[in-house]
This record gives sequence, C-alpha cells and structure tokens, in this order.
Amino acid sequence: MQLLASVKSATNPVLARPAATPQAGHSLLLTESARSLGGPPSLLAALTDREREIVLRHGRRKVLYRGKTLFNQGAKHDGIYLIETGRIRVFYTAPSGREITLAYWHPGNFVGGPEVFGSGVHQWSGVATSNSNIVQLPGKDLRALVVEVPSLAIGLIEGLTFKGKCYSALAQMLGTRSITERLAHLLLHLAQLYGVADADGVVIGAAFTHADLAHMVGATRQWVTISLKRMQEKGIVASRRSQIVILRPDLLQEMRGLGD
Amino acid sequence: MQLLASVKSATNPVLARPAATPQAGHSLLLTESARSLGGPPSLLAALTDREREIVLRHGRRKVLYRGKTLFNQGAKHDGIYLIETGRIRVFYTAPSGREITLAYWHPGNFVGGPEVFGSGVHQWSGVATSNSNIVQLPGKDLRALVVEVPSLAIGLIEGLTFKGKCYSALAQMLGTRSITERLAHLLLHLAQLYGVADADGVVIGAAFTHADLAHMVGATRQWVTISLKRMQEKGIVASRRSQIVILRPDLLQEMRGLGD
DNA sequence: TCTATCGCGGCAACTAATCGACCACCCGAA
DNA sequence: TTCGGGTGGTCGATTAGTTGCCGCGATAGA
Repeated sequence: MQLLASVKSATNPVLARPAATPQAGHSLLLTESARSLGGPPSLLAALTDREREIVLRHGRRKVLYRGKTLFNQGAKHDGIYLIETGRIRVFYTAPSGREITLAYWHPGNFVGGPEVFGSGVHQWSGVATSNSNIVQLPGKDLRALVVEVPSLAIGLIEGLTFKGKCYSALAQMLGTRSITERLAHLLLHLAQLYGVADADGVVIGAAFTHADLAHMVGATRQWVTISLKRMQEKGIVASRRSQIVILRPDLLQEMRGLGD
Repeated sequence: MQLLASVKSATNPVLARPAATPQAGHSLLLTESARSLGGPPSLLAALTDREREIVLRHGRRKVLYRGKTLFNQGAKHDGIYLIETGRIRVFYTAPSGREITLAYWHPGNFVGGPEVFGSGVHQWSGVATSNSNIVQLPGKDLRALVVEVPSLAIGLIEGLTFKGKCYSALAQMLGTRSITERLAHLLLHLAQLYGVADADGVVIGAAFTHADLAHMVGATRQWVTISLKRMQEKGIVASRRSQIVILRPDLLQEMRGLGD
C-alpha cells in the first residue's frame, strides 16, 4: 500500500503529495479490505488515447478548493464527475442531521449520481477534502458516448459494480457489526492506507478528527472519543496530539471480530 | 401499488399468485420509498425480441424451489442470474452469524455478483423465498454480448445503478436511523407493497416472521418482538395470528422520523 | 396420531450507545 | 495581542438494544 497525502496536506507540508499525477486511485471506505473487493477501476483506463480525447471533449472542467461542495444532496443532477486529482468525500445527511460518510473517492473514480445517464436527484452530497480537479460529463452525452465507445460502457459497468460492492459492503458492516467493531476495523484500514512505521507502532499519517471517524462508522463523536480512550487504556492505540498510533494491531484485529 | 403473492403462498392459497407472468418486478428493501429511487429497471425490457433471443440463447435455465439456495456467500461465481419468476432473498452473513437482508428481488431483475463479468467471490447469498425460474448468464458471454447488443449494456448499467441506489440507501438507513425508526419505516413500506385494506386498517398481506423483519432492519428477533409489542400497546399496530395490521400509519410516519 | 421443529412471546440482566452540555486547549486570523 | 472557532475530553442521565433462556402453541413430517 502506498502512502497518500494527508487530508490536511495544505497545513502539513511534510505530508504533502508531490505534484500529483492522476493515479488510478484508492477509495477509502469502512469496508472489508481492498483484497476482497479488488482495486477500484479507473473509468478511462481501458480507453485508447483517441477514445479518451473523444470522451473528454464532452466534459466540463472544474477546479474545486478544499472544503468546497461539488454537489448537494437533494439537488437535481446531470451525469457524473470524474476525479482527476484531489479527494472527494461523499456523504448522506439524514433529516435528523446525522451524517454517514459513504466513501472518500480518489482520482480515476467518478462520483455523483447515483444515476449516470438520467437526471434524477442527488441522494448524497460531495465535498472536496483537498483541492481537486474535476471533469463533469453530462448524462445525455454519456449515453450517446456509450454506444460510440464500448470501452466506456465497460468502464462504467466496472465502476458501478465497484460502487455497488462498496455500498453493499458498507451496509453489511453497518447491519451486522457493533460500532466498536466497526471502529477497530476502520483503524486497521486507515493504518493500511495511510500508515507510517514508527518506533512504537504504526502512525496514521492523515489527520482525521474524531468527528470524521464518527461519520465513517456511523456513530457520535463522543462515542468515538470514549472508545479511543478505552483502547488507549488497554494499550492498543496511543494518541499524540490528534495523531493516532496503532500499537497492537493484533488486538484490534481481535476486536473487529472474526472473518477476513 | 399492486398486491403480490405472499412469501408463504404455498401454505396460504388465498394469497397465491395466479399463474405468474414475468413482470418487471418490484424489489423489497428497507429504503426510501420507491418514489425517490424510481422503479427497478428490467434487464431485458429495452431489447427487441430478436436481441432478447440472442441473449437468452447464452443462458442456462434453472428451476428453484422455495427455500433452495441459488448461490452461496464465499463461493466463486460466474456472471449473473436473471429472475423470470419467483422471488430471491439476498443476504449477507457476518462471521458472528448475524445476517442482514440486502433485498428481496422480483422478476426482471438480476442477482448474483457483485460482479457481472469477472468471476470473483460471492459477497452474499441468495435463496428462493418462493418457487422461481432463473436464467444464468455466464460472465464471459455477457462481456461479449455487451459489445454485440448495446441495449444490453444500457440495461446492465441501469440495473447496476439501481442496485447501487438500493445498497447506498440501505447504508444510509443503517448508518443514520435507529432500529426503531427503521422498523417503522419498514412497516410502512410493507403496507405500501403488500397492504390490503381492512375494516380496522391495512393488513400486511404477506407473512413475514419476526426474524425476517429483524434481518431486514438489522436487529435481533427479540427486539422486533418487543418493538411490535410496544407499538401494539400504543395502538399503532395490531397482531392477528402472525399477521400485522397497521392501525395508525400517521403515528408510524411520525416514528420513522422526518423526511421523505 | 404422535413428535420434532419453528415461530411467537415474555423476562431479566446487562452493556453499548446516545444526548446534551460544559470546559480547556490550540491555532489561525484579525 | 486578543478573539473566536474547531477539536478533544469529560460527565451524568437515559434509552436502545443485546444476550440468553424458557415456555407455549401451531405446523409439518413421520
């Protein structure tokens, strides 16, 4: 697993990613390890340069600064957004105000939807968690392009398949695991994605607030704080000024329950 | 909304569906009402008779009796299963033994996966909850067919999109609503799908056990029993020999929280 | 017709998790 | 320098939900 830039790279130059080249990206989710899902496919990876150019000609480019909203839950949408650089957090807000983060998407993936062709209503919101470059592909163009460029259809199908896997895996976690188990799982996953070896253990090299974590596991901030504190008491993790260090991955593994 | 046969139609002739014709089906999920999702698309609906024949030629037919397993979580899979008649329950089993029902799928939809082309591992299981006719379409054939029959690609994309919506909606419910709210939601949804008007209220014309309901909302059977009992005390619902009658949909609506 | 099984219901003890509120701290902006 | 917002930490009260168990009645199968 490769080290990605911190969410807060802007404020933490040590972790800043060097002039990012679009890479078929990761996706950060509260789910089974990437192993069982396979890596996320890149929408345009299978296209020839020429086909890619045809497709991108229909796109509208956007630059999005950290914290800015790409699309809003409830708004009418049109087509999809392809991420070229940066990172997009996709989340749902319940009427009660509670939020659940569906995923953090990285370059090569597309977000928006849930539909790709039709123009329905966004079922969730997307905001940039780091400065991002986005290409919007309108639904109508996309539908025409699919017939013209079959590889694009394959790319879309694979992308949608992957999203289906992600969301169902999320539902599986949420439906069958306790919050504590989910948190243990998430920490291991974060260590895998952003982990940096250290004298004591593995430092999670990305600054997530307790609230961020809470949104990912579907809990309250307080509960995350309490759980982390308990883990700290047991010597499983250590907190150093808002950084989390995993000391005993074996115990975390145990906490998250059996399987995979 | 139209009345469908009971899960237990075999034991309850009154509710049995008359010689079912394949209908572009519903899908039963713990989610927002169908309104916001749009109906589920039928995979072959957009095809000409000829195209349909080309596609189905690659399929292998299966007859599945009630209770029989179509595919098993963890097993290698190949392609998708198209439902012609019957009903398939798709569910995930956690290592702890807890189950969550992802959906009940009706004719016109395809199940299996999560992948359509590749041959990965089933992330969930599928069993028939009523006698069903199934057509299996192998992954390799499917990939070739997509290029030959573009409408099939569109059908697949729309089907996958719908599944993505379903699963994300499920994750949204599970991540942001309490079990009680989810149960209230589910009851209203069931009333909409299977409801039969009655002197007192709406009878849910399909026999779901408490365990079935529990699997749908991601809770234990006991909790469902307790919750239903409390609702009964408040006069919101009534139980008549394992049938549920909705007396006060307005109160249920209130319980499930705001929104939609 | 008998018996095994399943679904329903209830109960008690327990813990996981929420809610709301408050405070201290740090850091960045003015 | 001060101010203010975001973050982490904590507390107490309350509730939601789990676990495990037992018993009854209906049903299906032998």
